[in-house]
Amino acid sequence: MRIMTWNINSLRLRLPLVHKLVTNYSPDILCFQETKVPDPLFPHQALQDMGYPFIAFKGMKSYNGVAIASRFPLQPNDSPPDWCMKTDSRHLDVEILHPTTSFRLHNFYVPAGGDIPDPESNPKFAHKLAFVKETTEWFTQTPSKATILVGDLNIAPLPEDVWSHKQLLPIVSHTPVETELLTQWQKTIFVDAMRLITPPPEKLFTWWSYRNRDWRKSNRGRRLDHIWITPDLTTKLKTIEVLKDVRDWEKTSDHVPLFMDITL
DNA sequence: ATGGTCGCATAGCGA
Repeated sequence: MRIMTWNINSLRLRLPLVHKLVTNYSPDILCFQETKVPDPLFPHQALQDMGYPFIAFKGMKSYNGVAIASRFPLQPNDSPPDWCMKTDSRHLDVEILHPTTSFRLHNFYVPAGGDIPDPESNPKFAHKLAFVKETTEWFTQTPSKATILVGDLNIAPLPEDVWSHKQLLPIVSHTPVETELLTQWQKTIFVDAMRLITPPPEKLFTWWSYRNRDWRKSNRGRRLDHIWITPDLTTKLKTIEVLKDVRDWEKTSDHVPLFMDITL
């Protein structure tokens, strides 16, 4: 079972890149963030034609948006939480119905939080902190077995998850209040699957800003995208790959896709 | 210290 996650920064614009990913890597399940497409305009047929008949999506005009495209049937949570009461298309919660081993899959797009790391003066940062507190509370009350969480969590928790721990400490995505909250969320029922495969001190990035002349040369990356699994799945975890080369594809996202292989 | 680049509601916002 290969599960891929990608902050695609417009699904419709990058459908050709999805096709290339499918051809090259053949994921069983694709999880997208920042689809930026309202539900009536969702490219359902294109994903079906690529071999994904089972699709869950939640979008809005211009911003946010999440989707899951699967080769296996899926069953969405029929009463998903409305995080921060904003109804802003940041989360999908589905059961993947696999012939031998079903599991629960969460796809998250956490608020980026704006530029100023102060909840008093920056409502976007306040929203980000409130969002992560709510998800933490919610996961303390959910079953702790056979669950996978992926997505753009917009926080790089470890010193080795950013190009310069010291320089990014006051930067939104790596401030102590954020990294502490993300750790608390993770500890509810999950372990960090990426760091089981690639432990520190090896650096691991999934995002490089559009604003660098040469992203590879400057390498000012951050690990904003994550794959978490419940402990019962760790023995089934085979590999995780961060598809760094996709950052060089034509008209690509500033995030790269990553996938996990698990034996079910 | 500043500005740098994307995508979508094609203007200014959010990232």
